[in-house]
Amino acid sequence: MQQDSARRSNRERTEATRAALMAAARALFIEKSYAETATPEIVAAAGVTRGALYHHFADKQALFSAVVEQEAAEVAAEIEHATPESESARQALLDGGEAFLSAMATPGRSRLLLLDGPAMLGRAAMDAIDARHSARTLREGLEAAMREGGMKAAPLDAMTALLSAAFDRAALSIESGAAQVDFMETLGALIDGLFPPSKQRVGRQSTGQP
Amino acid sequence: MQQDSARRSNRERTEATRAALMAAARALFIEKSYAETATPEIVAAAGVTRGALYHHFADKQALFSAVVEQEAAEVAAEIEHATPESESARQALLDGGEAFLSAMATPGRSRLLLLDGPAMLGRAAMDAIDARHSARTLREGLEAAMREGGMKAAPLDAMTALLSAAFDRAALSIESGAAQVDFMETLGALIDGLFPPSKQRVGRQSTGQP
DNA sequence: CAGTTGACATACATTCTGCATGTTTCTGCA
DNA sequence: TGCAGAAACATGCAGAATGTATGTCAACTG
Repeated sequence: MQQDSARRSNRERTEATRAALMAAARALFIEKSYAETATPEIVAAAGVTRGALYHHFADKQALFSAVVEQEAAEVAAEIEHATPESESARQALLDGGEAFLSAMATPGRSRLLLLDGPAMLGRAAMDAIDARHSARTLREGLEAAMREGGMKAAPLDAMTALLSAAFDRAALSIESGAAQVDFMETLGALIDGLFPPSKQRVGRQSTGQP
Repeated sequence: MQQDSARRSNRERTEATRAALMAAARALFIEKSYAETATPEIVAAAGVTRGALYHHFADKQALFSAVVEQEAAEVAAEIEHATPESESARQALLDGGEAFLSAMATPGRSRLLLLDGPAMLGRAAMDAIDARHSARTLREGLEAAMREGGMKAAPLDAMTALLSAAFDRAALSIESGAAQVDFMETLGALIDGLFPPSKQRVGRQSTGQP
């Protein structure tokens, strides 16, 4: 049933083993938690031995970090894929937010990215990951909204962090059973408030949310 | 040096031992993290044995939970102590928020309540703790603001969760070195946006933020 | 003042992590 | 083509940690 043990390049073997480990680890981290998942379980599910794990990853946390990074990249890809171009800045923020919530609806993803990730890797490391992925699109959207969408001026980093936190919490609450419409409505109210009514109908182009 | 081994009621002994364990655990959880703190360290710092720990707490996580609960209560107490009565609803929210950030500035507190807590106990458990403590004052302030302060109507639970998350993230960022004024300004902009300008100057009494 | 309960202390069994040390499979080069 | 050397594992081991079971002694109760 498996003719792959022979004749396989080192690069293929590495890739396959790393992928198997990350997939098995992700499933277990999501089902239980990082702390409650033991490396013997992971390697058993992946069909390798602990030797392979420690050959490819410095330690258990490095494996976790790789899983988290990959997950963040997938979320960002889903958001970019789902967000159309050239809306009003305000609408782009709302659509991007909704895409974020949809992406985070994948089971366990919120635990990985919003609970265990920050705790095990630290907020600083998670901020760095976010800055490379999903929070980057939010920041760019806010920058465009402030520059040409009529949005109130505010410290960009702080505004990005606060809205990102709000969306994160929304994702967690929704996974816990809260109604997504309530949160989208409330997020909408929060974002609308950032656009002074005198200029409310200005934005009609250039979203900047790629 | 210690005449206390004799002639002490069981209740006194329990109280003292529990307090010593929680104080030692809190210091270590804050200095390192929950995961990296071992029970032998805790009991050594507390001057007891692991037997005492497992007599008073079901397991290591129960001890952690007790520490977190106590910390949340202290934060709530600081907020209630610092928030004056009878401001405008909007001002009460801002003042309460600032008191929250001050309370969270105690070193390590944010790790305990915002990183390790949610990861180890789950968001649901943390929400329950918050609902008994600091998030409760926020919720009451929002309710009053919506009812009589001219604030936009919105689902109360969702709004509480989102603003709570924003304040939480602000506390984390500030502890990481970000400027508190940037975050207060941005939180102010966020909250101001929830008060439609036509009714902006209505609120003059009844804060409801005890 | 005896019996029982509560507050520990100690010892133990299990499990986990990370590393050190083999063994096998590719890879580059003579 | 064949052979060092490196890479990709597999296996075994050492240290430590968690939770529990068991034992002891002081405190409470009737």
